[in-house]
Amino acid sequence: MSHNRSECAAQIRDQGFRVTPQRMLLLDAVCEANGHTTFDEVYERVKTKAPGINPATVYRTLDFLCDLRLVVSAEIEGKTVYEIAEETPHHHLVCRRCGSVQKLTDYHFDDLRAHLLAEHGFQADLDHLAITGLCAQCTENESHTS
Amino acid sequence: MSHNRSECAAQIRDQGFRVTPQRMLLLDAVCEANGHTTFDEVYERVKTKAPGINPATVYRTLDFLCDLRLVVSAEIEGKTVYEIAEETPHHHLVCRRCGSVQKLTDYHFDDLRAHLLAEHGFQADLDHLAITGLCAQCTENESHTS
DNA sequence: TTAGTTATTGCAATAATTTGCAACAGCGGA
DNA sequence: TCCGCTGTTGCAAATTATTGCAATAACTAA
Repeated sequence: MSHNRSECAAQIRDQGFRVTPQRMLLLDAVCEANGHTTFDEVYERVKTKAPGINPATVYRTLDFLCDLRLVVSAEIEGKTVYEIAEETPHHHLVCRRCGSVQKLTDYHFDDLRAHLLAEHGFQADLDHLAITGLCAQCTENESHTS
Repeated sequence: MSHNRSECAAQIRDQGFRVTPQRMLLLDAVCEANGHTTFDEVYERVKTKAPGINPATVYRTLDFLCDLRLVVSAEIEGKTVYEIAEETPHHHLVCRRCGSVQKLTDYHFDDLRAHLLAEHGFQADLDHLAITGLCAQCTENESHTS
């Protein structure tokens, strides 16, 4: 949930891009959300510090930060959510009935990653998946009603 | 890659929804694409048979068919792609460098599904994931240039 | 087969996102 | 420290996606 400003700045610069106030502000804004956040939330938050910022810049900068993998995104219920990239990757279980989101830091994805590499030569990113399904609660309720 | 029109119609009706020409046409259009297809492609294709169809209807109907799981969707390179749902689920390996998409019908996801159910009580859908990463070819090239 | 009920469609208005371009501003070199 | 090159931003226009609502038509029951 946290980021090191100068570390991020270095990463941006090292890849030949420029460190701008907008980019730093957006990193902060995504970080402060402390978890999944949407475009609207980020835009609102960043406007409190830089009222003149243009939404187009926010769109472009979020994309940019995702490309550099300083921020990760996922599609949840048709909405794009953003989050600061952490060292320890994690995934999310999204219930398609109640919409609850459960964080998952399991090691089981390592097996999958290893398999994809061994049998397909594919270096899977596998660092921020959103898996939909039915949560325990809703599975429970389902079995009562049918 | 194929669908049974009356089977689909039955599924729609059984769930209390109505079978309309638009819905059938869209199923056909997605099906004829024979693999991943985008909104634009679907819209163009369906217009040849029903020139008057409204794009809003296409948006809404694609959503509807996804909700019923007659069609599956995934986000690939920021674009939503659609595909007819098949009996045997499959996944895709999307290379973030060259954009190649590789179909994957492996059994390895069964392990993951079983684990999520056993340890988290979560019934994962896991039927049409798009996993990004570096394909074998691009990994190869990468190691030369660096 | 027909009539009633209500889900679905088409349309138009609105909202969200992307794009082109000129002005601006990082950052490397002098 | 200052200058110049070129990546970025802000703005406005264009494009794409969503929504509300009245008209339409699928399905149920008589």
